[in-house]
Amino acid sequence: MNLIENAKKQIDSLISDAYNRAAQAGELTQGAVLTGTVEIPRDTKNGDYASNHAMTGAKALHAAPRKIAEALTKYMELDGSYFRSVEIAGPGFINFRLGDKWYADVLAAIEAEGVDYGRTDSLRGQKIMVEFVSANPTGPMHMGNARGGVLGDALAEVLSRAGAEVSREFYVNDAGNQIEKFALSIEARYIQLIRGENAIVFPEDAYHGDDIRELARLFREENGDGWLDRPEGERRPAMAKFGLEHNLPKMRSDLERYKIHYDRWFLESELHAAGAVEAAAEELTKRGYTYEKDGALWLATSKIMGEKLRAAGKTDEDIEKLGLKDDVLRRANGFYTYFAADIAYHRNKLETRGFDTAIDIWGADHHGHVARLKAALDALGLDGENRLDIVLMQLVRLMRDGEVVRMSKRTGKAISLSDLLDEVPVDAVRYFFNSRPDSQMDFDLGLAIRQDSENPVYYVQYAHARICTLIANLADSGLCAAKAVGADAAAMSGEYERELIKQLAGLPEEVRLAARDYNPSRVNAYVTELAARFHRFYNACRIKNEAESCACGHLLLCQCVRQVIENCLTIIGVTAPEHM
RNA sequence: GCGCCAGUAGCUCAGUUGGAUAGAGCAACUGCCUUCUAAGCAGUAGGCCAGGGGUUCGAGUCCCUUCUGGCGUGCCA
Repeated sequence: MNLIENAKKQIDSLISDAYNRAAQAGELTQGAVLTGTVEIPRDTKNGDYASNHAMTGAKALHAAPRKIAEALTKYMELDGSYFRSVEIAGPGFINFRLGDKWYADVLAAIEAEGVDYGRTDSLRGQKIMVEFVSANPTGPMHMGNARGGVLGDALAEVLSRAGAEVSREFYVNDAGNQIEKFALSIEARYIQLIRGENAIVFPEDAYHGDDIRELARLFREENGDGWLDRPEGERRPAMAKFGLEHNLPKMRSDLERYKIHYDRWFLESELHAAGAVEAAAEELTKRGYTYEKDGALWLATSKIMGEKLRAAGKTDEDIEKLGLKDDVLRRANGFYTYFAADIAYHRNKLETRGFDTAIDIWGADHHGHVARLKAALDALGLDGENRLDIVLMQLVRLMRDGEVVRMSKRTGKAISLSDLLDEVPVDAVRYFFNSRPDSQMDFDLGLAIRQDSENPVYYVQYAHARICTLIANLADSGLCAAKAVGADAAAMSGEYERELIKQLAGLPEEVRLAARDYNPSRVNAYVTELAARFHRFYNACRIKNEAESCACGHLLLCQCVRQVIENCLTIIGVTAPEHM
């Protein structure tokens, strides 16, 4: 149950009822439609909820905001509502104060819903796929993948708790150019292993990482030197296959360690094998969006995007300035591009498998492809504009001793996901990477590895562990929440208690907004604030020394806080420890 | 050149999609454990929200513009 939403809706109807009565009495112009928003003021001095209806309605009613507010409050009937008082403030805000019933209802809802508290149905009926990480299987995953993993996983969780049917997917690029390069790299290292470093020149554009040397070593260990004499056409596919068979399970286990589980690992090669890439290109051709030039098959991206922009009111001159370019779907050598495969893949998501929405988490360096992929899907009649959502993730800029560390598979110098997890606890990493919406982050290695008691994750976990101990201690004294009569009004009327309960009431709303904005970091901010309010309450209030009825009421409150912290940490994928 | 993203405290960043006196963490300083976990709490200090114009009851938030930074603009992925 979303008590914040309920309270806001109630204010809407309190105001509209009051308006009708005031208009009837001739104190306000009749027949106007009062619109406005209800918000929670930053400062509780301005009430628990504030409405700006009197200000936004000033024009329609031809009256001063404060006059409107006076008429509305005069005719407002609070009996039976969640509110105990209403007042006018500032330029015409109408401020409401919550009564006891609302606070009691919040705790009752948490008790009743337990681990499900926080779920809403704002996305009910939506079938959504979140595709994330999808790192190239040609090398170890890096810090960017670490962030994308948390972002995608937490986003999927939040969407699911907002009522959507969610599927998590990893797209494996096990075909195409980079696999050729992968094979070439292993092959070169293999030859060097047997014939010496100087036997061949290692190709400049191949993968230089040590992991490639290791794969070559393993290949030789298992298969001997015999492949040296086999033709390239046999040798390279064998190298690629071998490399993938080593890398993919490693990626899977790294991600498992990171507590990320996929519903499906989708292989790009399957698309090619099934002819889906070719079919997508043919469909685009059939629809008149392709042409051949220089032996290659091109998608008329500029034409598709130009039409869209023109429909959106842009002038030909504006469009000209954009310098739109077309894209190659099938190269002159007959191979399909990554772009073509990506179109086929997203067609598979939206058409074949019927997802309402496909969400991709991409590194911001790929942003140039967003409009093109959407345009291609539009051309296929799949409404890519609205059904494909690309969440661009700013790359993590890795620093070491104040110096920028370039993350690149080619140089092999970057810290990998498994290195990171070896040094920093999973809880800390997951919390850290979900702590900001999407900003360019500087991530200092020294700081990261030092993630100890200064990390905010421990602040939240500590609150949880504190409550667990508290409940156990009080149980020894014969106190338990079950003895609380509803929520004892006296126990809940203090400033600390009310601030705490108001925060507790916010989880369903946070989940809804996190899902709406694709911003799961809201949950971090929310739970950190909840922990802060709990610590404050804990410091101010010694439950052990209180009268039994009050102590039991407070205990009930603590149990609710514990439950909500647990629910939040579950969303983020962090453990909720009972002891620290 | 064009496009996308950003510029808020010494540092890393929030800012509820236009609301009341701009916040948090870190770093600095001052207090609080004979009583349920001090991995905590209370307090002090720190700001021309990059600059300029506009929109309105009201702008960190929306529009225009200038400056600065990151990224992109491949028959790579």
